[in-house]
Amino acid sequence: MSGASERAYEQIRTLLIHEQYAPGSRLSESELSQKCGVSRTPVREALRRLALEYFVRIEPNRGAFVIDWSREDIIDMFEMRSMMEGLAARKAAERATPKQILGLSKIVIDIEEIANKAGNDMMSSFLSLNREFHEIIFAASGSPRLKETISRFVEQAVVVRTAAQFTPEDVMRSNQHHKELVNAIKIKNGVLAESIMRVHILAASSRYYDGYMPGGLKGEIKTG
Amino acid sequence: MSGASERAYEQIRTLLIHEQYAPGSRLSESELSQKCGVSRTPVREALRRLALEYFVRIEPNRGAFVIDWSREDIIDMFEMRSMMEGLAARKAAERATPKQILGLSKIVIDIEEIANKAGNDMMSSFLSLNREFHEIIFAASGSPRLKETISRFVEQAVVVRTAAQFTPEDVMRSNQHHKELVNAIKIKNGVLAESIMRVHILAASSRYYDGYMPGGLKGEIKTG
DNA sequence: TTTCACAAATATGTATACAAAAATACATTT
DNA sequence: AAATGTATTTTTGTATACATATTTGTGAAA
Repeated sequence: MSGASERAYEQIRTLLIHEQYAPGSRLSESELSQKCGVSRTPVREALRRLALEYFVRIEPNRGAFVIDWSREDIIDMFEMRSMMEGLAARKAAERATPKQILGLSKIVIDIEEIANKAGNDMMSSFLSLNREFHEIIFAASGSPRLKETISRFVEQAVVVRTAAQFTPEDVMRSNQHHKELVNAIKIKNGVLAESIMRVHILAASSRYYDGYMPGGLKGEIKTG
Repeated sequence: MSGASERAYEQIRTLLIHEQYAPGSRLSESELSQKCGVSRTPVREALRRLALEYFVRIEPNRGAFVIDWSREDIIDMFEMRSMMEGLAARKAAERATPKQILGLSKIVIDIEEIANKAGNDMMSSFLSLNREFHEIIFAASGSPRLKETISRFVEQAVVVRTAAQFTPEDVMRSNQHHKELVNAIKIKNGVLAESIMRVHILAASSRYYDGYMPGGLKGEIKTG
């Protein structure tokens, strides 16, 4: 896959995830095309795609701007994600194969092991395993369309950064959810699996508000 | 909004909703650009957008094809929609203003009236009012992002055609759900509102399978 | 007749040129 | 000095030209 459009998309997306541009700042097509080494055409294509994935916002005749997420936007995003992944978990509980359940169990054990030796790359290992865990759930749900749709939420800039904020305790709590989830799937209790997944996602989101939001819990928090 | 790209998008989308092209058939860029009276560039832009909205499927270096929905795809779509609109209903129950509740009540009465005199344009009136009803729920949920995301499901070709299949009895049953929903919102019972909305959407979906699917219930139905 | 190879034709992907709109700079007026 | 109108510049939107990949058609060989 060496298409200019695909490369431009990947590059710009990486820049946005790594916060190379301030929220609200303008993204010039010609500047990006220079930076990506392609013409404006594939850059425009990439920007439109990123707009539909909530990375940028496009104003007619004015161009693309880096999306700035309000607190409400972030909460909505996680709530939606919890509903969708909850659905995936329910379906997974109804359909998962023994092999898939074994795979999930193995990841739980792997995370348990790396969680103790809090090394330097413990976090990247966790992120990788965590991703793999959720991927298996999606696959087990047996709905390609569902998996595709959820991906658009999961791959969000705000979401991607969340897990990186986890403390060792967060990792352990997260893996506890994983363990409960595997059990629910094992006994084919769909409703239980759905509930656990919802808790799992929403707990991660609350961690996000505490640890990441500009200003954290220092101010501007509306109670209501 | 007289942009060539926007016009191309609207035109192609209309063609797809009205089934002017067979599922799986190829959509030639040059042919569409001729039909829309614009160059290939805005047509390409429109096709990419329609791809992210599940109207077409784009294969690299091969172009755009009309999406063909499998039975499973359609079920997934409605399930996802029921989750998202359920979430919107729950939030609406927590936040709806008296004015919004009044608006919902009024629509229920309006639908009740038109449902009896089963005239020629009864259906189009119902579709319009039904849409308005759901729009108020989205607005009452207070989440622009949620509304925007749900729209991408609701505006689907398969979904758009569903309500048009309703019999007078379906309209009555649908409005009964509406009535229960308004009550749940009135008493601020979010969980109840969510449950009713889920039933509401899924009932509509089952109507779809019966009445619309190519072949209907005549064959190929897997019991699983 | 079928199958494979290869060339012509056609379609998509990308770059560039041009048109139109918006942003900026500057002069004029109050 | 502030505000407003205008000209210039810059940026986005669209059309066209070119490059590349795919499809199709033809013909020779099995």
